[in-house]
Amino acid sequence: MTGPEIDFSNLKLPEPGQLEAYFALTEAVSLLQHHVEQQLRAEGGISAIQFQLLMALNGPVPLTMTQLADGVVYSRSGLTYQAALLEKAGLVTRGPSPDDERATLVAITDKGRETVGKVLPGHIELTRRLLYEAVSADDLDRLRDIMSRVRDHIRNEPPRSAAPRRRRTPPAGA
Amino acid sequence: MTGPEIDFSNLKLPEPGQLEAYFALTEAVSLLQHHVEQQLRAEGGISAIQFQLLMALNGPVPLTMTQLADGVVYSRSGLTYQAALLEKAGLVTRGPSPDDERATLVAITDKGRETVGKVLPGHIELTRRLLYEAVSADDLDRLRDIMSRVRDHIRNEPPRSAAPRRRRTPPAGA
DNA sequence: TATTGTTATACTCTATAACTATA
DNA sequence: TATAGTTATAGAGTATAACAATA
Repeated sequence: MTGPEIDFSNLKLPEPGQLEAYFALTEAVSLLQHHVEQQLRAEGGISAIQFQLLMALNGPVPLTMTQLADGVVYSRSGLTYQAALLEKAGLVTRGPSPDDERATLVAITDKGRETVGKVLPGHIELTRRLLYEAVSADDLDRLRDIMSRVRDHIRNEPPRSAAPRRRRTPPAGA
Repeated sequence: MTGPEIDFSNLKLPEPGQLEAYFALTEAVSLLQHHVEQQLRAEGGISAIQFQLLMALNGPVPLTMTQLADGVVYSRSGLTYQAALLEKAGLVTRGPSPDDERATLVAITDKGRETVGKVLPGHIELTRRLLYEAVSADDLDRLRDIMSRVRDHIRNEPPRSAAPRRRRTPPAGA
């Protein structure tokens, strides 16, 4: 579907199969996320990101904001925003850390665990129906290997210019 | 990392490998999309969605709004919003269709094609660096097959209750 | 009556920069 | 000086419902 009007002769184009893989990948995940959003919103009144945060907090120990941000693509202010929402909803509490006076400790509440418990079965059911059902066990193994490698590869990618910072801070310059 | 506090004994949990596949998949794509957003914004001043729309319009024939919406997860008002932005930026034009007086024909402009031409090489380079570089040709074939199947599977999923509508209309009922 | 598309409106999310406070 | 986190603010995106016009 690329128009004939542009000259790409200098560009080493990817194989059609490569492009297809890329498009299928992004569209499938986009569709999946869309369904997941709706399920979480309908059954627990939370967004996918809030669900991720609650899952991260669902262990026995509270986390600092920085620990919580790990693996989440946000700006720090974005995390503060979400944490404030979760706190207002009574799903987490925030308090000072005894170890480091700068840090904020975020802890999940009983109501937060309740919400996770309320939402998780449907979430698992949904992913089973949308994802697992469509692929064989063998494919799923392969998919896990491939995408884990891609994930790690991208994580190690330097931010285009400067030295890689500790976490995922906004790239600023672009 | 699941807390011991919740009783999931009634829930048939997915294998750990399945969960890993799901998490790796969503996180890798999320990281990929984040990089893509920045590249498109930096080099062409457009969002990923606007890029998708321009690519869809990059062929020889204009498309109606409905045709353009195909494969895009939006509400119709969301597409109207994006089309208005693209028009204001001079990248597309909108006009009435001679065939169907209700329809709006959207056509890409020279400036729009220019923008695609300006942005596409970097886009391809980026996906090569982030995605193709991390996987073998064989893996990429497999990935394409798997994700195409998943995409089609999800597309055919009925919206949870009512009969499947023509396109992706907001689910209303939840 | 169904379909195409727009508008109005409200809400959610994200990002930037400036700021406070502690290490 | 660097790190942890918040706040203010502005902008982008999304969804809903009501609407007008054509099929």
